[in-house]
Amino acid sequence: MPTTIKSVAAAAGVSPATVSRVLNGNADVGADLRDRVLAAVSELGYRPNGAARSLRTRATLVLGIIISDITNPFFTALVRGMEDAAQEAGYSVVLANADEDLGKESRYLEVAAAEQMAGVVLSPASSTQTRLDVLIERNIPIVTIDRRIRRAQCDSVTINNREVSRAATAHLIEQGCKRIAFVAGPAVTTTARDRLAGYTAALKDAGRVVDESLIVSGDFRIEGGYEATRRVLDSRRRPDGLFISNNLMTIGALDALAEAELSAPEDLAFVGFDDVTWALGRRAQVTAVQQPTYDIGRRAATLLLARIKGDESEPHRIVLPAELTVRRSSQRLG
Amino acid sequence: MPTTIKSVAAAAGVSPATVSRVLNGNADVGADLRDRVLAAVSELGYRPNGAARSLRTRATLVLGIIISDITNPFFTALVRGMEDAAQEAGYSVVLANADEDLGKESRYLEVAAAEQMAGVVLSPASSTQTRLDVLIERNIPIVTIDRRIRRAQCDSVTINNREVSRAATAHLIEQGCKRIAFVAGPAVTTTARDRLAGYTAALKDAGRVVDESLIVSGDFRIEGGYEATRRVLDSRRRPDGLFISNNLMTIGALDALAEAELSAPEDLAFVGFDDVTWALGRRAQVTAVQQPTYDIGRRAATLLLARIKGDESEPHRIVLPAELTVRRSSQRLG
DNA sequence: TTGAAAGCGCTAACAT
DNA sequence: ATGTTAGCGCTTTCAA
Repeated sequence: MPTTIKSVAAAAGVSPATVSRVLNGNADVGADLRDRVLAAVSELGYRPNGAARSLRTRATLVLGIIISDITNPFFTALVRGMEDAAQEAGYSVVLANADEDLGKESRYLEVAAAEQMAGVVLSPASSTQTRLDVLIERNIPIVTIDRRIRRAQCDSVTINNREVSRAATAHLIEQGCKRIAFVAGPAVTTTARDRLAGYTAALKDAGRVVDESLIVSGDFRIEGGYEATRRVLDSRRRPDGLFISNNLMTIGALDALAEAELSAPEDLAFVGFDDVTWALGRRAQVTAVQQPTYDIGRRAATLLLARIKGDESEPHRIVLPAELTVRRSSQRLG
Repeated sequence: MPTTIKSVAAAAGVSPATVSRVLNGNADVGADLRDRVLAAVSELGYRPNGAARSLRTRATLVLGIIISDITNPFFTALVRGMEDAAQEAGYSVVLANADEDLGKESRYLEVAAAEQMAGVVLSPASSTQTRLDVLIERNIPIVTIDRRIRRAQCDSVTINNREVSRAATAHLIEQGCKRIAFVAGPAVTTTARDRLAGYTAALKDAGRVVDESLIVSGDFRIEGGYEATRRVLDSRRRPDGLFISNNLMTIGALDALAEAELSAPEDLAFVGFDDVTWALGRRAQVTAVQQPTYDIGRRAATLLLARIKGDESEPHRIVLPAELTVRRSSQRLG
């Protein structure tokens, strides 16, 4: 039988209300009473019952983050940023893994609602089918990260996907590549579509025609990157440039390259996405788009906390800059 | 204003108790009433208030898992196993990242207590200092994974660390290695100590003396593995065998090897820990200890669910078998 | 400044 | 089989 606010009150010789006031600091309490309460609290090891509190206040001090792939370090790094901001504000963060599965995703959205989380950060599995309504009808604020929801009235933190992909592709063009292949992600995500749009934009900028046979689709996972790259390498006319549109697929692509006994930049110029040093170590000199991962999480948490505090302004769509870091794998000139 | 059980009851023309009974299936309800209730539930989009329910029942349908490093795919794979078992039993899983930090860890243990989670799976940051009491005093069952707590009365799921490390070291001895270096983990974890014990046991089995200068300590992270390996490679007499005791450090070690322009097995025989294909792809022919990661998570969840159901038997200490998978990196003979 | 009392939404004991 | 009622532990009016 855990200690309750009543037992603390009894021990301190005050009313439960006073204990509550001391603990939450909402109202002034005389110094002597406060000390007695605090003493009783630590004496008894009292810890407030979260359920009772949130039943009363209709909110917890917990933020949720629902990510689409827990095995992807991009998302886990993001969690770090979110946690740091949350903790500074007295909130805890719990995570759930939707696994790119709409069913799991809505189950966790319902958990967030049932647990009355204060707010939720989400990388939606789909830009159209994600069931935000579950949270919206309960007034639980949402921030989407990495991806956006179409026509949704909610904050988002993304990167300049289109521009940076365009820059990456332009870089390959500058390196003299004539046939640049693109490994795309699942078209249900805005991220995948924006990156593809950047790729085609760069080609058009350079007056090229888009060769559909050079665009292959992956699933944002290692295996998908491997398969897609194999497919494009096997094609009749092999590309001389390769741009992979996410981090896990970058790993898979390098794998396919090695298997085909091709190396970058000698056999083709290679540009990946995201930091892959967690996987390959620093020796892999891979040109890649660098995302401000930690900051994405931090900004998302900041937005969320503002909404929790009652910010009712128009949805913010934060777009953080990602940049191309040129390393050896793409340099065919000079 | 979300719908409550009362409004559903009113809409269906029954009492709140009946709605509760239908939803929880604890008692028999006439078919006609049940249908009316179910209709009202879906009509109104009713979703029970978790706080109210857990205030009443003193338990949620949420399991927590507190892991020591969210960026380590070993732990995230484990979460998958846990989730699958939990969902089958109608539970959800939320995750928290303690980051090998005792402070964060106890904060999350307190969150688990305050949120009245039904049970918690934990990879403890320390075998002696972890504050399990917070949960124990609230009768929240705990299962530790990957690591154990000394003298703790709780279930654990680990692998046969000592035996498998001994086998891995014996394998290196069989390959003709005379000077086998060992990159150890933080000694606060039972895992690190057990693996080290296996290494020294194998040397003693072979009648060798343990050369302390061949044992270097890492932190179970990539960078630590890199540093430790560099240190051991820089030593006066370079080892001809290398055994790395966790997955992230294995990545770092391979990095250090490549930087020193050494390759396995030509320059030394190499054995790592865990699956690293997520990082290096399948082309890296790395001999390594394979852990049944998914099963660890699954078994942990199963144990936890049994305790939640009231199992009061003696603590179970499940030890799952890990095995050495021999690949190219360690084969110096034949 | 402090206490008394009501009530958040739900479930379980009791009554019918 | 179904309804009535009490109460989980907390916060927050309202009164003093």
